[in-house]
Amino acid sequence: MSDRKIRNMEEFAAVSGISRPTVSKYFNDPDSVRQTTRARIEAALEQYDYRPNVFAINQNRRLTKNLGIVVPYLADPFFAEIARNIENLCIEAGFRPILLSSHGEQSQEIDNLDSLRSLKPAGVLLAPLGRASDRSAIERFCEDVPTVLFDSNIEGMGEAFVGSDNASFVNQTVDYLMRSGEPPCFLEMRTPANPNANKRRLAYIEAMKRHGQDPVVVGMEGDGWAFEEIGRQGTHAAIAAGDFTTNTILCSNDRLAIGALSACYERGLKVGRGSDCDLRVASHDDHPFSRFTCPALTTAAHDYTAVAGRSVETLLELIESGGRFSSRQETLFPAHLVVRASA
Amino acid sequence: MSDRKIRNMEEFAAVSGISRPTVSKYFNDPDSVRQTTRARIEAALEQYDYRPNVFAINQNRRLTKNLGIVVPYLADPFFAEIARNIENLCIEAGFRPILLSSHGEQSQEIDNLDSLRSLKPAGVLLAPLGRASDRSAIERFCEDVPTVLFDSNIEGMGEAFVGSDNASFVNQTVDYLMRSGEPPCFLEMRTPANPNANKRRLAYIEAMKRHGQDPVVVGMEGDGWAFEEIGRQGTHAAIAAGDFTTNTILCSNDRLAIGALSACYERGLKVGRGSDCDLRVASHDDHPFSRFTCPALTTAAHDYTAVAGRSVETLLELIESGGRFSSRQETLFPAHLVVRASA
DNA sequence: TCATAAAATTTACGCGCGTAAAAATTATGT
DNA sequence: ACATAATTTTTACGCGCGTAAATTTTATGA
Repeated sequence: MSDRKIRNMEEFAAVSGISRPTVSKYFNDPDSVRQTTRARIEAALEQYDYRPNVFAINQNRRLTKNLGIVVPYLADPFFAEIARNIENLCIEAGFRPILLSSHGEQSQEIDNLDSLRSLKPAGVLLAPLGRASDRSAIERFCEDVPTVLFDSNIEGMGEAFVGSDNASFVNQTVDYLMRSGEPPCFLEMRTPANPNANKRRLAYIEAMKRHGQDPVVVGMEGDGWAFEEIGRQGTHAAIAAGDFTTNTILCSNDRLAIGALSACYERGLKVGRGSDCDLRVASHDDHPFSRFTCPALTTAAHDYTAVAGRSVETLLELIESGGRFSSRQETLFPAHLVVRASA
Repeated sequence: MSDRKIRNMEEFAAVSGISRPTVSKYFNDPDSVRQTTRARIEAALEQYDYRPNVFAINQNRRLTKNLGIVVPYLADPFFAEIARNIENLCIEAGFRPILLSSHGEQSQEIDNLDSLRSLKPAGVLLAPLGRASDRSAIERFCEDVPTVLFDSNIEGMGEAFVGSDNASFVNQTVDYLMRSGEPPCFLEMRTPANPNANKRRLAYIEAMKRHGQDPVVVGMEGDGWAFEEIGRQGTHAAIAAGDFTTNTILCSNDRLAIGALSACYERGLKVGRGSDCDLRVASHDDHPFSRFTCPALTTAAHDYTAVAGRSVETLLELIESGGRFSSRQETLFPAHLVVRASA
């Protein structure tokens, strides 16, 4: 490693003995130059530590190697985990991921899209806020930037959607709960942030009918992303009001379930499937912490790896295809049931 | 809003009736131009939607308005929450935060610093991995970029450190546990990822001596960032081995405690401070979920807002001061005890 | 009102790299 | 060895903006 400092591509081209345009070509795509040339450049790279100036590179390129990743709430471990997987896949594919969280706020989501736009990303993976999203802002963004939605679908927006098959999630938990005990009541937020919640409610109602049961949907007050607290208070209220007509609660998602378990504990109710238990609680998502609740949560698990993998694959295909698909693609992954102690 | 498209600052200067250099000055600092000029520019901004090209802006500036934020593991809600606070403060201060997670890997931490360097950030807030960090890589980075460490201190690196006073954390929990029941045993990872863990152990030993008690430190096997699982398995092992000499466990951090609670539940042990309880469990950090464990976790809480606020303030001061402080600043925040049901 | 300071304009150059076009070189197959 | 294709080199321009220097315009205050 020489200690001579390389100021720019001109100097680096000089010390590597290759012309600057060819070096430029190399950095753009190492495979686009002859093997011997590539070897000489890489030999020089070993000796001199030079990296092209990011800003100069991107100034003249219509599209960069940036990939935007926008999640609605990064402090939710579910999204943190998905984002972690996606980031790694982007890097492997030779792109630079830029992770942005909307922190549950419409204004932040719009800001994120704005600042992404000015970064001229090759593509964007967007998990929208859902109900709180500014549909027209997202629509305009998707027109300008090749975008794949994930987690939360907004009909017709983006060139593709990758997410989970909510019906599969709910069918698996409902079927399991039906065959192992009393029919489940469904616990959810009255005004859910996320379209998945609506689909889950409908799937629950459908599944119950299929089992010849009357669906019981219990709605909880509350807004925002503090789901655990909403679940806790809502469960207290629902139990006090006698809303649960059976001993089995199926929560819309694990974070609500964590709150529900907390409320049950506070009321001295024992949760589990033993004969000494007062209640069964099950849920959906397989949140990173649901294995550690007390009792551990029975839940329908996302295939995190598959969702992350397929999202990135789809985006890369979209970029390859010049930013447009002939028709909007939807990929839904089924759940797999994870039976633990809570139900 | 006119629909004429503004291609560059030249065109925008023309339609706003101001010369380009002055417009440039405005975007650099709106207060640096005369009020009347500013008003005319902003009037034009209302009419035409123009934003300076990010890449062109930063190409010629020695320093950008980018602020780097590096955390060791973003899927840990503790860091997600801190990062969320810091991001918002950076935006308020007129900077563009760039959030990067090292995902627990040394290679990723180095990559993050590398890619930050090429983004010419005005400053960086770095929460290092700790034990897994490449000290010399960080040292070199800090020489080039104004850096404030937070959360996890590495002696002598960066111009400042903002974190928590581990002694205060441990003293508060130990004092509380001592006056409310049996002396605590200390539960930790045998090879902790983070220097805070070592300080907490030492503070525990010190505090126990002050109380005239023999410290009991229980180390758990395990590596990586899956703290809950390490805590669960380690607690099982420790209980089986009879390592706990009293009925009170003080965990090094909340994530380990969540695992410990899970293990206790699995063994049918009741945790809490009632006379019918087998064990008391307390901890440190006030992790976002510790309010929802069963039982809710007694813990020493970080002042998230203060740590985030002071970190950003310190970095802004550092930038104002031209990137160097005359001497390294250390700010430590004390904990406040949060008594819940677990101890 | 006039001297002075402060701000804006004009002019001009440079940043580091992408990229196009034409010429020169190198590889490939027969 | 030669025609052809594939690469590389040479040359040159442009991207959008920062910024410096000299000049002109505008504000300020006694």
